[in-house]
Amino acid sequence: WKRMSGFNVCWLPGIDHAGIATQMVVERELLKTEKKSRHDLGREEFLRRVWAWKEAQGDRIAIQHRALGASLDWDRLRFTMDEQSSRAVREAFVRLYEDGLLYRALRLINWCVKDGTALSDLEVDHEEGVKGELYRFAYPLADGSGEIVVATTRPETMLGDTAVAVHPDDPRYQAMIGKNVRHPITGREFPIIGDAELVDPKFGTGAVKVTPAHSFEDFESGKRHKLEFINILNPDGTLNYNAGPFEGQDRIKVRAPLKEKLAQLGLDRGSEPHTLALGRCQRCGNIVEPLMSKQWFVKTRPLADAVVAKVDDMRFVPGNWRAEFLRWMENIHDWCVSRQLWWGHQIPAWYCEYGHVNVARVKPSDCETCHSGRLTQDPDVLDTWFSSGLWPFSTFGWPDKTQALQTFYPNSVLETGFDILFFWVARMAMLGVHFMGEVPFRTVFLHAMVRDEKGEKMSKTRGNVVDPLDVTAKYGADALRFTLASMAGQGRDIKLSTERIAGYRAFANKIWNAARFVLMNADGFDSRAPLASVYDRWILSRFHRCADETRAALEQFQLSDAANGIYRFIWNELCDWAIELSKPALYGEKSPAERASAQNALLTALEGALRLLHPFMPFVTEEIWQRLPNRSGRSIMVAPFPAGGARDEAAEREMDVIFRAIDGARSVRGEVNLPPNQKIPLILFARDRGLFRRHERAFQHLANASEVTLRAFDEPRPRQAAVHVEPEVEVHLPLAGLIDFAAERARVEKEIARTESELQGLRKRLDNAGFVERAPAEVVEKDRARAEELAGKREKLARHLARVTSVEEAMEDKNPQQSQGNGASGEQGHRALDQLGTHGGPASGSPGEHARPAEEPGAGEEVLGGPGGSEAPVQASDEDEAQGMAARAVARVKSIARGLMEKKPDEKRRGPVSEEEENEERAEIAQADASARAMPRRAKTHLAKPGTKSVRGSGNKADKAGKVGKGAKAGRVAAAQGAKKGTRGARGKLKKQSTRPMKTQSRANVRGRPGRTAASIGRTGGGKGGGRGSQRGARGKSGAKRRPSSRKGTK
RNA sequence: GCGUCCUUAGUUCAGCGGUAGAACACCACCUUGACACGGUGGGGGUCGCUGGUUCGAUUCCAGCAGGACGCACCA
Repeated sequence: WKRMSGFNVCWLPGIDHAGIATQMVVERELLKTEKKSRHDLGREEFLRRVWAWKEAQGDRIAIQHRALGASLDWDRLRFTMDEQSSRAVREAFVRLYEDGLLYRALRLINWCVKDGTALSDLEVDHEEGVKGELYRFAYPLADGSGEIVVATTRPETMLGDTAVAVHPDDPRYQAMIGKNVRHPITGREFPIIGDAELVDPKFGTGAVKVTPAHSFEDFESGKRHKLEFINILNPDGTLNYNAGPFEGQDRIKVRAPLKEKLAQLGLDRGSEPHTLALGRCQRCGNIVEPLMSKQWFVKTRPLADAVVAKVDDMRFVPGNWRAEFLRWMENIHDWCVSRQLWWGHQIPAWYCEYGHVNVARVKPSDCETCHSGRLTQDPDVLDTWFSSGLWPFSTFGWPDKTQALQTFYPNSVLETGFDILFFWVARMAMLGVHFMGEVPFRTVFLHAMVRDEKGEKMSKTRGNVVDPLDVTAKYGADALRFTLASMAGQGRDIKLSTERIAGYRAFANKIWNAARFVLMNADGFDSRAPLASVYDRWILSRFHRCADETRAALEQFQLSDAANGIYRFIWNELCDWAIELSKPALYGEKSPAERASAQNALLTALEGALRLLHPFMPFVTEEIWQRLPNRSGRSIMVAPFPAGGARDEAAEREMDVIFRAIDGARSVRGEVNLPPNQKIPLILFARDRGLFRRHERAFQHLANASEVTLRAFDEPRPRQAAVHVEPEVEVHLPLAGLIDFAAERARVEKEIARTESELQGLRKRLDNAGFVERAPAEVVEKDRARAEELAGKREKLARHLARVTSVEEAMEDKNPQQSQGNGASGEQGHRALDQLGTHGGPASGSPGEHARPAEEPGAGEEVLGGPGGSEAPVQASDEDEAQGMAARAVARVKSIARGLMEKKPDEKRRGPVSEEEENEERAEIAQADASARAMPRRAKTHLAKPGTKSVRGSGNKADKAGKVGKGAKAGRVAAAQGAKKGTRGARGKLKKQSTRPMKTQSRANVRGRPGRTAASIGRTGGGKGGGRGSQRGARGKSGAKRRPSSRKGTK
């Protein structure tokens, strides 16, 4: 994205040597295959093996990156153990030493008995809630005057105890402070001390055994009280000679015999269950032991302070990590950097036989203190994170002042997982500020943790890592990348689900097919063709909007917003609407100018969308882009990132109206159980007929209308119809004989209920004086407008319901004929409709009215009734309508009665039930009438013609509707909501095919047109590669996956 | 112990003061001349619980419950 935006971008590939992890893996392998330990091989040979392993793995990592389409500067590939990095490590080590920030000391450190190395605090994981026991035993006082009972979770450490501590103010023990106890096993004597810091008198017995050499707390106490430090452990976790009779036993296994011994001595004082936190080695999971050991430490306080002072130079994304980062920096401990491993940077310190320390960049010829020539290098290596901490500048040539270093330090963005915020980010920050004087990066972007499908953390040592090569082979790199991007907005975890990846593979496929379509219809494309259609202006406006939103999202690192926005644009706007709307023009049904315009718009939108999408889906986008006649440049990788552009608000508003109307028509169709392929006529009662006239073809095409008839908004409605109501238009599907009236009634009732409940809510709010007074005026206004709109809608629906109900009833009346008619043909149905004509009045409309294409110009469509309408239908008004409804209600009651009388005896038995139903329906009609009555004001504002007298309408609520006229439309249209959701149907059944390569499936799907997929796109693209080249293209994303392996061959 | 975050449709998650959205999954219909890895339509949520602030709370505050994570030397 940044490169496309014109920046000088360097993304540098690199691999760290992962000290412990790597050594462990190789050792494990060695043990498995050769039954040897690293000591059997010796340091040199072992390192040779590790290097060999690294070469293989390093290649693999590079292959994975390439397969994922990471656009890295491979010439700059770095490894933390390469010479350049090693030189930087030695330089940094020496400088820190010279600056007094690096020292060697005997201190208590975390020791992994299995890996045989020291660990930093960060490499110890604390397992909480471990069930253990709190064991009590007594130390006899040396003077024989009694005993003191201590409690411990680690009885074995008593062998290294050098004091018993109590709280100085504890009355139970105050008198004992200063006395000595005798160790029951080793016989040593040591004091009872008062230590307020160490002891909580409420815990345990209030007396603590102090083991300064094996507990961090006790270590501090030991220093305070100048206690003896007795180390009882060997590096492998067994007890040493200080353990006396227990020497040689494992420190955990020794607990039982030790406790038995204490019991024998009569010192056991029982135990109780206790939960504790256990420190475990992050790598091997073994229990970590605090151990006295001589190690190298980085003095972190000054480094951390310097970072804290410059923390504002760094932007954390998400922002809450800043606080976490600062907290850690402020509570930092010195960093133990030496590791008793072989794989890593050997510490550049040399010791003479007298133990003098020589820290140097290269091996000194003799000791600088005593000039002894017998120098041996420290066998230990440095923590992996030491070299990684130098990464932002060591990779650009530091300590040399290179051009690259000048150009790229500080880095713009560090992107990594939050799990290594302290391990890596904090260390880079400290070392960066120290050595370069500036924070190493402006932005720290911490993404969510990618976990496996079960939510487990992927880890090299645990072996549950999902190999991107497997995923890309199955779904394509584009799908994987897009999945990760689309999920990157989430909190902390991404559970990488293959279903999701499969979904985005479908997206790539969708783009491919959309491109095929556009290119198939691109002949004669002219980029200068003026935009001749609102559809074309609309899609380009939407594209500009999408481009702006994408850029904005990327600026904020909202990758998911960016990805999802592009997804919506391409699928729901470009494919679902723009392409569909363009078809008539592209197929030559319209003028050549409109065809050229459509081509231009679609190609422009597609080409731009590809550039937007390219950072997310590099492979498909490039593949398609190369075939576009309107691309400019050699590769989409360096094509400019779309800059947005002018919005065409008028086009967007217009299309919003059209979309809602078409959606409405489709929705009604669906709910009234019309099969999708059943063409039906549409009648639009539009406020602005000119507007809808321009889109007749779209209604035919997208709502599968056989014809579209436009009527004025105030004309009477047909009685037999299904209806969708929008503020700007009522969409009628006049369908005698086709329509499922019961379904329509149910649908309308539901719709009314929905409208009603929302309206009630609004009314309640608007009736609340507090709301009207206190809420912002615009909110109140918005609600009023909405309420009016809803009221209007409810009114229209209610009338419609009344019509439907009366038609149902009429059909009941004519049941015999009607059923015959239905059976025969749709023609009968039409006749029935014509006979019924407009509500209330005599039959109107000529036969075949709806069969006539709606091409009548001008006033033609205003005449609904035509010759058959006895009364001028133009003047039909609400009053007519209301009267009609009332009349129908009466008629209905009569018909019910008649129906009951005509029913056969056995049907009569169900009499009460149907009567109930009828009552219900009667109530509905009454309600509908009431609604109609309540609303006339509104309608009149728009519709009443001079001379029409208002009969009713002074009804209570109606008065409120005074302002109707203004409010109604303003709000609706403004909300230029994107195209509707676009739910797609069942494709889940295809899952079992998903492992098949896409190519095969494409072929299969084309059915009898082999090669078509490939050929069409290849041909139009102007390339001659109709053959192999285009087949490759047809493979789309799966083509991408093969590249790495072929590159592997060349490597 | 201290601290952070999460709890919204079957699932994964957006939204974050004006009575809820997406993707996937699900149901129905549809092989129409880009795409069945497709199209159209549909169902599905008392936004963890309890209080408070507010004209109004899924959204802000407090408490509780459940979950995740980070830090920490509690015997």
